[in-house]
Amino acid sequence: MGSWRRTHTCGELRLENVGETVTLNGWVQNYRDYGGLVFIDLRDRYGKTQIVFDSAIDPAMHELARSLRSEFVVSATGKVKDRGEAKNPKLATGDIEIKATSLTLLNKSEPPPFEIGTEDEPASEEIRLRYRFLDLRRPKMQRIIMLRHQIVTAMREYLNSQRFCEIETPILGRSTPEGARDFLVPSRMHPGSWYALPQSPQLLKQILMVAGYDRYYQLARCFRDEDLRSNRQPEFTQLDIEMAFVEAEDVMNTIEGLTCHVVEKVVGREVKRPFVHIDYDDAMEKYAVDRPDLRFGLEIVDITELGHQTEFSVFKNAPCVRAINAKGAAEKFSRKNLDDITAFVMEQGAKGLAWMKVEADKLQSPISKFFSDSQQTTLRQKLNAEPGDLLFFVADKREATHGPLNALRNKLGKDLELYDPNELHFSWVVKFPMFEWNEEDKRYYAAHHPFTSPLDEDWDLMEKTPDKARAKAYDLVLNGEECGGGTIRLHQFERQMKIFELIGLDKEEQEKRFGFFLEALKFGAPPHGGIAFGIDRWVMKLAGVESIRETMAFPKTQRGQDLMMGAPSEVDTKQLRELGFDTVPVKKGSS
RNA sequence: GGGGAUGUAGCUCAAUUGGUUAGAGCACUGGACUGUCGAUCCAGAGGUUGCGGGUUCGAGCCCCGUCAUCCUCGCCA
Repeated sequence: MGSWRRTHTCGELRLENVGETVTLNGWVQNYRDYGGLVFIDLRDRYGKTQIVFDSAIDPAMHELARSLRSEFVVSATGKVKDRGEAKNPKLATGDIEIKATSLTLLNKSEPPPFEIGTEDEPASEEIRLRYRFLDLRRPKMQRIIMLRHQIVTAMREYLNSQRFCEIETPILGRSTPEGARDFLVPSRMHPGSWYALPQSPQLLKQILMVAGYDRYYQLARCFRDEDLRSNRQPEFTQLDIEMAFVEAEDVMNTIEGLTCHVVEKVVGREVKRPFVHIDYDDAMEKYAVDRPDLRFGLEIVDITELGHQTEFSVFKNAPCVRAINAKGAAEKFSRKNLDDITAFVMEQGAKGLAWMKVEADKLQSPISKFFSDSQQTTLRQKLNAEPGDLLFFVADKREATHGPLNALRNKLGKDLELYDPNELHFSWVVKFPMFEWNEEDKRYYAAHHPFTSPLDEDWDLMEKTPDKARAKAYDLVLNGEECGGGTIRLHQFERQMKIFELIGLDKEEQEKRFGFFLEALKFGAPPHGGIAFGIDRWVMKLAGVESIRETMAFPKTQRGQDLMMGAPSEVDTKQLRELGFDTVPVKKGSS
């Protein structure tokens, strides 16, 4: 007795507890001072409970209660009471209240810069990030952070049940250029040498396969020193998975099982299996993107040939003309809407946007006069156009049409409400190209990474037309966003060397960068492959938030700063000297 | 590196074509009140309009620069 320590949380007391003497701890969410009577809403992670302080019971306690303010930390003891007529249906604990007999002030609080209890965003993101300890105290943020916890818990549950084992790999590793920019850490003991933070544990997990840990996973922190976006942070978390003695379908099956388990466990919804498979080439052709949102149709149709026959010089001269038929949308777009959407598509890099409203007897458009009657008929057939439809056209080099068309298609899908925003549509995009030609460097680059195996039947293409070769690669796509990607790896030394050659990595470079890895391949590397998921993006989707920063406890701003702790920061000269630095890099603009 | 949006009280926002003493809600301080639950009522305090420069009789508003936050292109094998 006399302890301030809680007997219950602020979310659990119900009518059946009436009569019990309990102690609650928590933060003061709100106070209503009635003079002789004070009401407090006490909040913790689990909920809110109303506590009443009556001057008739203990004047000293009541006086103390009157001094409580937002976010004071208190312990209150009293009897659970039925609220009778005064129930609050908005509160899970609203049928009861605590009639306090004692109150302990555990800590005071300065008035918070924003309200903790509201569901709406209470302040600008800048203020929220600076006072992240308060922001994270908000029920809304606590729900997301807990959801994240449940997601990783469910992932571990499933993988553990499938004989996977969790193995940690180092944060301090070595730089292997190519790919994203590395974060570097200077070595004190080896002045002039640097560790690199991992962009992913790729090579180490492959080495774990060589070592015989045939089913590995890790919630791996990854680092990439590139510019930030609403879905990109310089450090993020991947669920990293690798399996030995498998082909692509084994990995995909496992991941489908994992995905279903997580979604069912966390949001209580069933996901249809098997997931749709779509070839990379088809995805690019029909949706102009390698991660199409398949919740809706709006397939893209290539009308280059027809375009060349018309008198419309833009179409006539463009290497590629592609169209989208927005079914039944003609009436929904005014001239002003069409101007807006044109501007939108041009922001995405299009040179322009042509449109036609389909009517029974004609195609209403500034450009239909350039189409002969028979061309118009062909166009209607190709696009399956019916009266009331709205056709959009983008003309450019084929690669240049992808971005604008994808953006247009996604915008139309959203604006025309062609899908249920709550649907979770998972699909696999497979058969990615092995290589991409880089015109600047006059060489091929690995499209995924250089440890990827080509399709068995495509080895023959490797010498003459490597750009036609396809990879044993698979991306997991959820509602138009890539949420995981993986490949079957090259496990034979000779074949790995072959691929390195093709991307122009000479023996010396191979040895220098990947010597340790090539060495491992010589000692009985089993066939293996794996996948990695962006955990943060999963949380975004399952929590329904638009920013990756909402899914992390302590995210960085777009300029890579932590506004709470003030990172990055300058350091003592002494620290720098120990690391072998004589001078400090000069701040931009201060020379 | 490029393009765009925003920056006014602790917080969220307002302030006519450039015009006199920059307002409101919430929060805060003091007071009243024994059944509220976004309590209510009375009174009060609170501002380097991000920062620096310029134009002007006069700048929160116009111009130049700069900083910060966000969105986006490049970038992210």
